[in-house]
Amino acid sequence: MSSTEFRLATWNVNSLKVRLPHLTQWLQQSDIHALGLQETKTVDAEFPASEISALGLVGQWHGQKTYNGVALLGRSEVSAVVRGIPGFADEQARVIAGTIRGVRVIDCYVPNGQSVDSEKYAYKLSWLAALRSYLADELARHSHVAVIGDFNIAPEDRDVHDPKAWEGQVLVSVAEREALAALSELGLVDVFRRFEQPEKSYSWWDYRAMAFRRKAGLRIDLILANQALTALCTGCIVEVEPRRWERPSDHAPVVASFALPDA
DNA sequence: ATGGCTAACATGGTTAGA
Repeated sequence: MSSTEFRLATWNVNSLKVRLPHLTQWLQQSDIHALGLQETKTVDAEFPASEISALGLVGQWHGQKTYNGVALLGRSEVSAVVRGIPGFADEQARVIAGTIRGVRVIDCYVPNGQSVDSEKYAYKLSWLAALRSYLADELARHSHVAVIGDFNIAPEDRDVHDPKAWEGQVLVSVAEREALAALSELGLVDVFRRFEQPEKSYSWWDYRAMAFRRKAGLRIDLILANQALTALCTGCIVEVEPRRWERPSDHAPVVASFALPDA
């Protein structure tokens, strides 16, 4: 049976308006079929729809003023779009799901949590619990599922440049790692770790203190796939290059490739 | 060393990120 390559990406752009040139340049040099964005930071009425269209992408978005905001884009139709987590009242625009080339893609911007003793951390944990039950439903409904985005959780110590310094902090704390493990228990696989990777592979580096140059980062941007889709995965990498450019996002894009059987 | 930098909103300084 013949197959076609499907390259799926996630990128926290930290303001789509500021990062449109970066997205444009990156898409020109990368062969991307579907893309989830986070932190678009724009209301839907001001989403740069014509610019996105000029890049050969269609899709849907779910934004709000100032903060958060997600978009799900593809070279071919994005259908059956759902915004937010159904049944979970959330003023923050953090999730958009849709079907592209037969793959159900759920694009997430998980709350940061600020610090483990804050209300925002409690919100993060309740948000992750709601996401888990949503994903259980989605996994029951769709044969091929990808959950992508900025998870704001570094799964393991090898995903943290200085695990000792970060121990117990938000993004690595036990409770949120358990919440991420609960997604794995649904059968979702962090496909990045299915392949050999360079040492110190991260997807986010602080703007401050030359963190990028010092390779002082975290891997918090993930592509999770269910078993059926994982079986079709042929690779996953962090595309570090855009983090080197002028005025970059603090996150780099992550790309996974899949050999999808032809219809 | 609890800062360092960036973006939105606003137009000086706060909120938020991670």
